[in-house]
Amino acid sequence: MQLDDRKWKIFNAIIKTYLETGEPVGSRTISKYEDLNLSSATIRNEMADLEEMGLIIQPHTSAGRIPSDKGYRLYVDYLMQEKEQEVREQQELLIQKQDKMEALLKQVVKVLANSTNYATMITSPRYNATKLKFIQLSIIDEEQLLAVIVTEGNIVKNKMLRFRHDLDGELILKLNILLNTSLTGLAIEQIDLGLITRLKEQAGIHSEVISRVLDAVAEAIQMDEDVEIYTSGATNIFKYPELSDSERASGLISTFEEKKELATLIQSSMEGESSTGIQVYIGNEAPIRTMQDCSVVTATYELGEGVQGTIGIIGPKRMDYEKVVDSLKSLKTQLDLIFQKD
Amino acid sequence: MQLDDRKWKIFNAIIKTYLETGEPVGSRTISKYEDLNLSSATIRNEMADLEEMGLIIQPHTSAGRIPSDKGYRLYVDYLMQEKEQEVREQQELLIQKQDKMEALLKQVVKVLANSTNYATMITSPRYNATKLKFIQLSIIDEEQLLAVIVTEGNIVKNKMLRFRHDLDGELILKLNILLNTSLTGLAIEQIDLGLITRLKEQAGIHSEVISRVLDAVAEAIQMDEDVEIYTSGATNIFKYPELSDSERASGLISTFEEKKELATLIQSSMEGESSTGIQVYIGNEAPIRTMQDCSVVTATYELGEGVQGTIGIIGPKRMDYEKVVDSLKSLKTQLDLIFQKD
DNA sequence: ATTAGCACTCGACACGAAAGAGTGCTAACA
DNA sequence: TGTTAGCACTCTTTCGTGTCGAGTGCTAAT
Repeated sequence: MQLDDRKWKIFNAIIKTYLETGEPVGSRTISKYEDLNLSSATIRNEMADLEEMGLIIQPHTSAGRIPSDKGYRLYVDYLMQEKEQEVREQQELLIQKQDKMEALLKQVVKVLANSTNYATMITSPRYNATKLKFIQLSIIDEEQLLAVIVTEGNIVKNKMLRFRHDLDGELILKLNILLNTSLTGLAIEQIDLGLITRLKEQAGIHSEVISRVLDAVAEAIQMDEDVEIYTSGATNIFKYPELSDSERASGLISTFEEKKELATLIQSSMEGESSTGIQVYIGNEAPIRTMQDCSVVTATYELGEGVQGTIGIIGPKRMDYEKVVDSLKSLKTQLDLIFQKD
Repeated sequence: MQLDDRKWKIFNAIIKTYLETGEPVGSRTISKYEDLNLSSATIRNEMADLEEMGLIIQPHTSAGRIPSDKGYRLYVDYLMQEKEQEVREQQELLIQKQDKMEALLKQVVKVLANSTNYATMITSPRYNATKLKFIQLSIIDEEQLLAVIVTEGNIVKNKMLRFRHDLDGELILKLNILLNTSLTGLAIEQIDLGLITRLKEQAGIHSEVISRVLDAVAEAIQMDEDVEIYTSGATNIFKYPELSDSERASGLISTFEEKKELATLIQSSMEGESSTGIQVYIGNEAPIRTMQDCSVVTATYELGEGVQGTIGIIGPKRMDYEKVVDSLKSLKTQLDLIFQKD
């Protein structure tokens, strides 16, 4: 069966109405729509067709219809395609530029949660292929050495190293020079065993320090494997009755609190890159069990080279996709901007 | 009226039973207690007395009794006094030592939430009177200078400074020496205007760098004004029916998510220092509106000199105070230990 | 002082009736 | 042939009712 114009209109009306009310919509409600002048009976016939096509569902006999996951999918796909053509004006956002990326991200996610009334999340950028920019070893006291590691995105990591024997200032100075001349500009994959052996040779008896420092470097860069995830507005889910019964809510919120599972979501959102950089998961499309009653919209923002961080909005299936996609889109460009400037 | 021995026993039995079951306890239940051989009728009479004294409450006629806030308070006060005398053996806890304080705190709060089944929070230590231990300026590229600031607790802060003019390696070396010799060991209050002027004089034309660096120092130390608060186990509140209706739960969880309000709690817990370092807020005693149906137990842990951070457990009024106080106590000593060692 | 007993209250629960919303189907209509 | 009116049917929701059980307060007996 084909989706003719009238069916499409009815389908749209159903979705829109349901997005607003959150309750199954019946044939009479739709029949009151102005632009299609049909009786409820006709609508009923059409609805039966739509249900047969799998676009809408009847939660139980003699209830109205609600969109199925497939229905949402159709709607969203259409929406995205429409947006593609439009030029969107920037939505105003109060992101004051801040040195601390952490604070910035926290603020972003909060603003977003506030303005959309959904739960939101954002990840710090991943610096996978990042190169080393600078290393500095400093003696803190007799036994402790501080290694400061700066990567290409001007991200600074510290690592405190403790040694049993006293540290020699001269030596550290030499090591500093050695490390910086040989490592600067290299990505982590480029620091191979050959290079490490060479370094140790040059360091002589103090090769232990070298190996400890290299461990620290590896750790500092890999640390970004488990990306920081910031969330906000988790309690917004209480605003949607279909999610707020205590079992579901508890599961959702703890997913939010744990954050570990969210990482899988981000993973998959980075893999399946779409042209807009925005992706929508409806119900079971998301790889998280607790979210089967939700929809998730994600966007990836970029910093310098390559894919970087992810923003996500989690809400009920009946979320206002149009608004959410808009918000994410404009936020994405803003973030792209901010990070490029830096 | 006085709390004679029998009344006390009955009162205790009521509390204990209620803590377990979470449901109003009736006279018959208590009458089954072994060590006091009384009929339910007698208990009823005593309960009427206890109610008159404001220690217990009847949620509605012909329901059992539950402890009132005042009742909890009495019980807790007694408990604390008892604990005071006891020597507590350490509870085993898997805190592997970690450089990253942040990770440590996150882990602590998680372990605590898991083992107690309540919502938990912990603040990073405040370094109010912390002294400077080490400063390192490094040139990152033509225009950027990295200032690394280490304070007494081996807390490392980074600050990236951007300058318009090119930076001179020799100069930075000199400044490093100058800053370290003159600032090391000083607390923030000791860096007064006189000292700053002297520094600038010695730096000559490059006094701009000095002042920028000092700003960074001030910022790095003051940053701890708005203390980080880590929370965990917020969803544990769903385990207690009396808190888990969606309105209350929503309020509570959002308090947790926001964290701002929690700061007031910490504030007050730091002010009202008790001899054990552990404080209990019952219902309205806590300065947070959303927590009027909860109890909060806080402990402060110390690092070096003076009050430092706060751990808190938030649960229903019928929380297992005994266990909680024990947990907090042993955790507190462990944290004290860890931070002192460092 | 304690207890047994009794009437009373109140919440929890189950059941059924009624209301309301919405459907599917059929027959009539344009 | 597409549309509509009408009707019987289904299912949820809501409300009232009745019953049960837990628990109390009071009184009288021990």
